[in-house]
Amino acid sequence: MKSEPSVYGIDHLQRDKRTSWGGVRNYQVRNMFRDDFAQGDLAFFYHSSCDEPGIVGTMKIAGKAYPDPTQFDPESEYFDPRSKRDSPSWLAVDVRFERRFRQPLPLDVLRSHPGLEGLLILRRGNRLSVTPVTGAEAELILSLAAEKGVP
DNA sequence: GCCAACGTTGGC
DNA sequence: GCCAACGTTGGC
Repeated sequence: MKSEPSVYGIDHLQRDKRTSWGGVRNYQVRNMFRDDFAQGDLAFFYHSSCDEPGIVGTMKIAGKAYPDPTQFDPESEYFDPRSKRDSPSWLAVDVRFERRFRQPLPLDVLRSHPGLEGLLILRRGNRLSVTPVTGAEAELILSLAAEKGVP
């Protein structure tokens, strides 16, 4: 799951412990939230549009997806006037901070590591702020982080 | 339903 | 700041 650290990074999540991952206005991601996300799932926190893009830590999905409240809030930048209360267009999920990698895994490391070439987030022109990771890829990423000194 | 124009994203 | 790539929009 990616976010710009200048807007909301892993520092914020570490402070908040738990947050609502909302404001996503993409139907593919909405469907992933709805169909694929379950309580207890592991997620990686990816920093984008910053000095060092890459995976910076892990989170746990804290529960089922629910209607994203920001779509109904006229004050929110994510307000969607077309969305109806009785059939919300957009979903959010709650995530809980798990841990921060002592050393972030930068984009170029991810790109060049055998076994991770299938990661959707590495695809050129990828439009999704949330992308799936296979079990094997997750194990690899965790072991790479461990090599870098994370307990 | 097609598709060109447009806006956004994100790495560089 | 550039630009490739993509999703969305709206006219037809």
